[in-house]
Amino acid sequence: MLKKNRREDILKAAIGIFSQKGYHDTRISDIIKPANIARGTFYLYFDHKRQIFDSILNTLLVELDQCIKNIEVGKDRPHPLNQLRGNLTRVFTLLIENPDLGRILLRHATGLDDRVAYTIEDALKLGIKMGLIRECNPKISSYCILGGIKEVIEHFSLTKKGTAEIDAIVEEVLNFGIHGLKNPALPSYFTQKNK
Amino acid sequence: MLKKNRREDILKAAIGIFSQKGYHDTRISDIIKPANIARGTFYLYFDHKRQIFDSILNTLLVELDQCIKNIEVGKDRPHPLNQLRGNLTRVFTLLIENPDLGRILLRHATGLDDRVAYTIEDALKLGIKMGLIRECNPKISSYCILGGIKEVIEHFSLTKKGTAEIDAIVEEVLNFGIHGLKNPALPSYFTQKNK
Amino acid sequence: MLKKNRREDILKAAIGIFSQKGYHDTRISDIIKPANIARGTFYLYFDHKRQIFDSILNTLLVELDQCIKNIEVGKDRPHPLNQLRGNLTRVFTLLIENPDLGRILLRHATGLDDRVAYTIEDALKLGIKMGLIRECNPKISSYCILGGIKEVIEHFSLTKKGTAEIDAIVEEVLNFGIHGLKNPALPSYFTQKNK
Amino acid sequence: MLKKNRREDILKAAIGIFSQKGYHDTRISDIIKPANIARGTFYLYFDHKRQIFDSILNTLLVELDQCIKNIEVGKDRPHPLNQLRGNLTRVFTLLIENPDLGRILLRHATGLDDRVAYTIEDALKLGIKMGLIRECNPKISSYCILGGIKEVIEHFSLTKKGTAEIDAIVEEVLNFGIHGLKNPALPSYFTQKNK
DNA sequence: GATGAATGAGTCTTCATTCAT
DNA sequence: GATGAATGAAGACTCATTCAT
Repeated sequence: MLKKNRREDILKAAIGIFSQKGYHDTRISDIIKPANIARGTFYLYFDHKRQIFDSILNTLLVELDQCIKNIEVGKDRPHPLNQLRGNLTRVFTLLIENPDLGRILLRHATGLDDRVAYTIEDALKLGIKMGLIRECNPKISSYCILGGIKEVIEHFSLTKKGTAEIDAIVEEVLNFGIHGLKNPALPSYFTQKNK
Repeated sequence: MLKKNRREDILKAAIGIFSQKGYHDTRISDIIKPANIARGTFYLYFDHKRQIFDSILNTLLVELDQCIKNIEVGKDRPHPLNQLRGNLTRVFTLLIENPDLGRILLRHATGLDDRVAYTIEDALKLGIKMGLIRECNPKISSYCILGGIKEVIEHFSLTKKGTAEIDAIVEEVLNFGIHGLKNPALPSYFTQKNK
Repeated sequence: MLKKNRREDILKAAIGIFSQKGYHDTRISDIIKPANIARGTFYLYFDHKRQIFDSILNTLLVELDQCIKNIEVGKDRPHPLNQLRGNLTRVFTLLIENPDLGRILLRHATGLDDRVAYTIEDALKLGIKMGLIRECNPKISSYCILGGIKEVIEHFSLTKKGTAEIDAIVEEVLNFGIHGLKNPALPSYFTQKNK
Repeated sequence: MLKKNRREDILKAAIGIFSQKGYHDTRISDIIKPANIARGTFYLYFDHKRQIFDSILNTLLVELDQCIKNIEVGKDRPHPLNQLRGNLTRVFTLLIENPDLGRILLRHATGLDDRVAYTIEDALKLGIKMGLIRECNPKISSYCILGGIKEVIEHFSLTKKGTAEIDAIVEEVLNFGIHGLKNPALPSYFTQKNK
């Protein structure tokens, strides 16, 4: 009907299939059938099978980018933890509410990992300098954080979640990253390495 | 010796290729060439392309299983933390020293995740009951742990590591999981949620 | 004026493309773009891709026909050689000055050859009967003549030529057909077949 | 049966089809059907549709080359005319006896023309210097010769010819090239240009 | 057991032609 | 008449798997 709609229809169909079957097992036929278009029409809007996939990925990355705001420190700014909480909530909401997108992003966005990890690492370094974060290896820690978040999304995006649930998940993840799992009532374990 | 070797040769070649190219982009030709066998010979040892891949995965899972020992609590047992440390070290060593295996495992072992996460979850529940671990959501936390470990392996298996390095990585990951990132000198942040 | 122009525009564009790319490598898109028309418009003026090509060929054949005048013998007629010279000059001029047309004609006008050769053959027979032409096999000779002319046009239509140049080429071709290449100072070679 | 045979079978089938339908209208199916092979088998022997075609063309050019021997002048050498006659006879025999090859060569060997014409031109220049050939424009004349030969082959390769017939054709072509068509009893026409 | 030539189902992509607006 | 989005038949090429030797 509307011109823009055709492209959107195809994209919508493609996202669904790609997220279920992955890139390789998705056939052009799998896309055009639910999109209700002819084979040739597909190639009117996309040059390659690869191109539509990359196009989807790109859109995702842009949306993801919009979820993440730089954490700024200042007296008129919310507490860094709350800024972080906001970022996490937005990302989780995007990916858990659009599980297809989430799966595609998590499984195929090679190269994205390192970029994100690097950003986290920088934040950690700043946190250490500011005394908010304990002395740690920021590189290794950044991969721990990123991995944890990815895994939680991967798992929890399988079933739809409401806002409250997402908030609870975010809170738990935050808590994990900040306090770890040790019972705070106990003394540090770490004198016992060689026993 | 001879018979067994053929199968091993093929497996070895396949592991290398699968880990580099992934399942889909690996051709039978890619496997038989470095394995120095004829095309038909491949099918004497494996029924399908899929089967050799699953076979590799299975071997990996067995090896992985052997790395992980149930954590037992008792006065004649090492501190649970040290048992955990041992498990982690063995897993990291296996996967970082065999990066090909590691990559295959991490990228393709769908379904493994949930199983492992479930094991972790159980351990967490026990830890909570024993007072070693703070009150937390054990399911979410287990995914945080698992994801963190996976991401660290994925990243650090790209370059060979020595024992000392592996130990350091393990220590950092442990520390992250146990203490989190908060500077212990600070009071808990978590009163400030709504600011 | 307008209506006719559309068709002419398309034809002009098509001639250029066909002569450069040949029939098979020419796409409808290649034609409609320089013709500044929509895809559907093309099919208002031509039924098929093949039809526009044939149409071009037909126009060419008509033009070619107009170049060639029957050679008439009579005391009030120019010498047959000059009539022939006139024909050749007109044909060469047409095709060398319109290299696109020339190329299309030479490469694709299957079936034209035999018709033209037949005309030449008839002329040769007449010439023999009149004593102007030596006893020869008129069929074979007609193909020699036709082929020579075609090859010369094919080659020399690659670069624009002026009237003087065309005249010179015509003269040389005529000379070749009439006198052959033998140095007239020599006796006939043809006693030496078996040496 | 024999290993070499498969490739030959495919080539033979391809030559037949290509010569009838030309490159573009020949489908892989057209080739594999008479060759009695499966679709995939074709690609075992040739990389592309284009490659088998080029391969055929190349073989042709080699065979053609073997037909043509440099004309050498010397008292212990046959008369140049007879050497020329030999070349022509061999070329005509090859192409007329293998009409499929002939058609492919004539229609598709772009670039061959100019090379051959150049060889002829050189021979003509030598002949002029030696006084065997009259003063003429050797470039234009070479195209006349080449074109004549091509056209005769094109036409006469449509029907099988015996040795005697080929000899007769060669003789007529030679005669045409050497003596032209003028009745030798007449004086030169070429004083009458402007009448 | 070993071989590797042969198979053919399956996939992407192209492009002449149509047709609703 | 004009448009250009839509169509789908058709073709080149791939590659896991088979099988005769």
